[in-house]
Amino acid sequence: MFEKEQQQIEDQIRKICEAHNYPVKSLTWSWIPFSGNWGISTSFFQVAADDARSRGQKINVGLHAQEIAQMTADSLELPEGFERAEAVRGYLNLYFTTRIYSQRVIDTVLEEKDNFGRGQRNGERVMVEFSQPNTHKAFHVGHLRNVILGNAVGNILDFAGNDVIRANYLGDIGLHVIKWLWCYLKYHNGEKPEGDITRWMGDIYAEASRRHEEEPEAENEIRELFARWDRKDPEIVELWRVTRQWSLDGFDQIYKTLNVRFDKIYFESDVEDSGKEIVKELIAKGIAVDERPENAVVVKLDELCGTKDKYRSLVVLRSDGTSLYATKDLSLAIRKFEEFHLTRSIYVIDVRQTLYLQQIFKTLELMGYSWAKNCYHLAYEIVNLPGNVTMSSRDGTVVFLQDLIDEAKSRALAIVQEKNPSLTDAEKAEISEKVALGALKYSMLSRDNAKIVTFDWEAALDFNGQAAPYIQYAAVRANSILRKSENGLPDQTVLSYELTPVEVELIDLISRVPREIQRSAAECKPLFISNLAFDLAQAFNNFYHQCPVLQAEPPVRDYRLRLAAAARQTMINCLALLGIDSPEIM
RNA sequence: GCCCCCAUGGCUCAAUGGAUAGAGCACCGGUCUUCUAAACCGAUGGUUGCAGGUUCGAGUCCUGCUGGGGGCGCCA
Repeated sequence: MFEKEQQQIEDQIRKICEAHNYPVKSLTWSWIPFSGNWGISTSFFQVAADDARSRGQKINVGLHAQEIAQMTADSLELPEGFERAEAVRGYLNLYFTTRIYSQRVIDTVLEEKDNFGRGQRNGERVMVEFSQPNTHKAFHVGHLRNVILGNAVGNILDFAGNDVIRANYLGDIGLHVIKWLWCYLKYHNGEKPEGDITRWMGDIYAEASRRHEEEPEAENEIRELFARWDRKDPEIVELWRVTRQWSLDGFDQIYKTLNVRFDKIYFESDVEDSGKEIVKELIAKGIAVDERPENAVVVKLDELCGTKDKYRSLVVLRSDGTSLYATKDLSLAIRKFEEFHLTRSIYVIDVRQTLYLQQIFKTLELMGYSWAKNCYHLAYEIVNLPGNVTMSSRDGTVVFLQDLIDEAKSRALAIVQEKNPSLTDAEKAEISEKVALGALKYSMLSRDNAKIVTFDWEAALDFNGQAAPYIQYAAVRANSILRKSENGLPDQTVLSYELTPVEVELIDLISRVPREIQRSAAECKPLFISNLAFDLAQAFNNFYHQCPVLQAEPPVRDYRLRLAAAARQTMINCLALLGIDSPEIM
């Protein structure tokens, strides 16, 4: 929020240093640690070390950096809004005039409201593909991380200034679907799903897997069904169409519950034929080798790239001519760029597919698509069960998403009941839903993408400590103060008292939000936002505890009311980026 | 065999190459007549897996090692 002033000072520092023959390569700005003092900081160690090297002298870099910092502090002309410059152990700390900047921060938040922290449009069009569930299968907790992460990254990229297209890619064909259809026709023909559709679909899939292994005749029957599918037997195609829709309706229920939406839906069945055409092209161009009928159609990437054991080989078509995941993914990638003229294409897919995606991107590059380098695999680690057991719908080692959500809601409801028994049932239901989903989402987003999540009922349902309910509660407390303010929110006020350290810290944190959003977008890490949201809530709780608002003298009261409103807005904005709703009361 | 990821208090995790490595759980002890105690305060707890290296400066970057997980031609 202080970029202009920062740039102005940076220019000055360069001039001052260069006048003394200290070339400045780059300056990095950071926050001053230790709350109570508010401002920005940079250091001169690099400048000092460079200087020593250029003169071939061995000196104490720390001391020299301090000299330069001191010299800079002495000759710097501070712009308005800065109170003092201080050289400390090689650092140059520039302290804000709290009166001016705290007001700027609070006014900006209250003026921009939901848009506080939003970046300038940068003209980049980014597709984020996420979720990618298979139809005719269950949706379990292992799938949750992908949806929550993809959704948050989509929100954050959009807010940071990109034009975001949220895409979903549904696995609506393949052996798993045929197996499902087989089981349905044989044991459930005519039945229709009720209630939790996805659960119902998943149960039949699990049953199909079990029967496939138990029943000797299953293999042949399934193969026969696959053949009917391949020759587009109208009865089978129709059944596929109808049952697929059930899955889609079920997914819609889930996405609605999670409050996730998509701009574009792709189906595997849509890119199968075009994928086969691309394989022909690959063969014609000499990129893929057709080894049929003995072997498959393969892109020997290491041979083509002159690498060894780096890209390995990518099989793009089965020896019997049927398509593979890769067949379709090549086609899909091209379609995305042609349809939307993307700047970037992000794939939110778990880390186990890293090599595979590198192969896809490399193959596209070999085909001559210059945009291939703008494809990015956003890899995240999977969610395991305790004991490092990976969830598998086949083995039945899954925690159903709906079960988790239901359990979370009922626990949240019990707590609302206890804390706030006078609320109406509708209010309690709304609060427990927001709290429960918030907690689940936050637990997925508050750890690094590269870290494995071990699912544990108690941990997933822990509403205490660093968790969404803590942040939601802080926002609710702010709300509560504002609601009780008789004259509503005061207009712009001038600071007429000495801010306490907790107030300064809170304002400081609020001011960091726009920059953290940019950083979070640049690295596709919602974690930065979830950390900051928690820090904000913690700072707000300190403020709440130490600084009376409604009881304070009018000038203090008015200022604090606006600060509380700004803090509330900022926390709500951060949670919204994570896909988490904030209740009004709880 | 080759490649990728992870390793930080008892547990789960943070930490733009930068100032004294921070939280949360758990445990112990305090705070409600005062804007909602889903909160706050205090105490305990660290040679950042090991060994080198780069750097003025390394939890962070590089190399090697150990331990754990994952991936490597017809699954998705």
